[in-house]
Amino acid sequence: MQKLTEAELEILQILWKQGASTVRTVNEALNTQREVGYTTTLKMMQLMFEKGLLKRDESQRTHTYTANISEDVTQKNLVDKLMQSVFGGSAMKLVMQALGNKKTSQEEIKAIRQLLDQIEKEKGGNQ
Amino acid sequence: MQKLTEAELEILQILWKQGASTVRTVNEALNTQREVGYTTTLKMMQLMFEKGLLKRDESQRTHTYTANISEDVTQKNLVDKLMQSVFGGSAMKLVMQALGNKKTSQEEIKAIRQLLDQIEKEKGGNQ
DNA sequence: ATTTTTCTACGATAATTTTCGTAGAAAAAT
DNA sequence: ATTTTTCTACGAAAATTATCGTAGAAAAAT
Repeated sequence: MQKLTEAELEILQILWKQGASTVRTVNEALNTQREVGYTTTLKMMQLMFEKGLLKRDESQRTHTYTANISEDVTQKNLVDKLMQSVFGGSAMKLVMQALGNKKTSQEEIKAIRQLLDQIEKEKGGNQ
Repeated sequence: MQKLTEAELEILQILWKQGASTVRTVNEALNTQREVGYTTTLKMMQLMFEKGLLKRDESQRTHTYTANISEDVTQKNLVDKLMQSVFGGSAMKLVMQALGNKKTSQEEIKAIRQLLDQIEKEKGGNQ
């Protein structure tokens, strides 16, 4: 998997959330976070299209873009990368940091417990 | 907290592991991963010193550097940043991705369970 | 005593990423 | 029918990161 820049990730995020979007709407979404010129967003999305990160529908004059990589897979890659580079590959250390000082709700904790159950059940807790 | 570049993180990692080090040893450690010229590493470390990321002992001709930010805090910041930017602030989603397809050992799972117990006990599972 | 190696400092270049201005066509508004 | 707005394409500039060459001093080796 190619490595994503920060700006690319921002745009992907918007597309994952909004689904198929024009440059205009993506740019507007971006501008709720920070100020970006329209052609900047346009150029970014064109580059991302060329890189294969986005799909593009050119049937209309106003093109429509969609993410061409899945949110799930990307999330997983980013987590894995962080786990590797910062936590020496240990999922536990990462999880403990994530939960450590964080406001995690009762329900979230419950969900994580269930996930742990499931992992143990399915895999018998391999190494 | 200032944002770290990839190269900066690599160097910090080495310093956290090795403790106080010279440019030479850091460069050697780097070169086990990829090829980097000595003066490249030197320059990087000088810049990091100026940014306040590293401490420097100049009492000897061969300077000695140490990380000036803690591993823990940095890890936490990186996790939080990923959690914010990629998981909409949800620790659970991040954790689930981290554990999801990962080979997590019996012991690690146990440790995480204990952590969950502790969180619930201490905070009463706040939100 | 000389030569060779090792070190820092400095400046500059290279590579990557982000930003935007301009041009020209199409569509919309007047 | 003109003017104004809205698009894309393109190229280039700006900003950020990473890389390295060279010089000169200090230390080590010969």
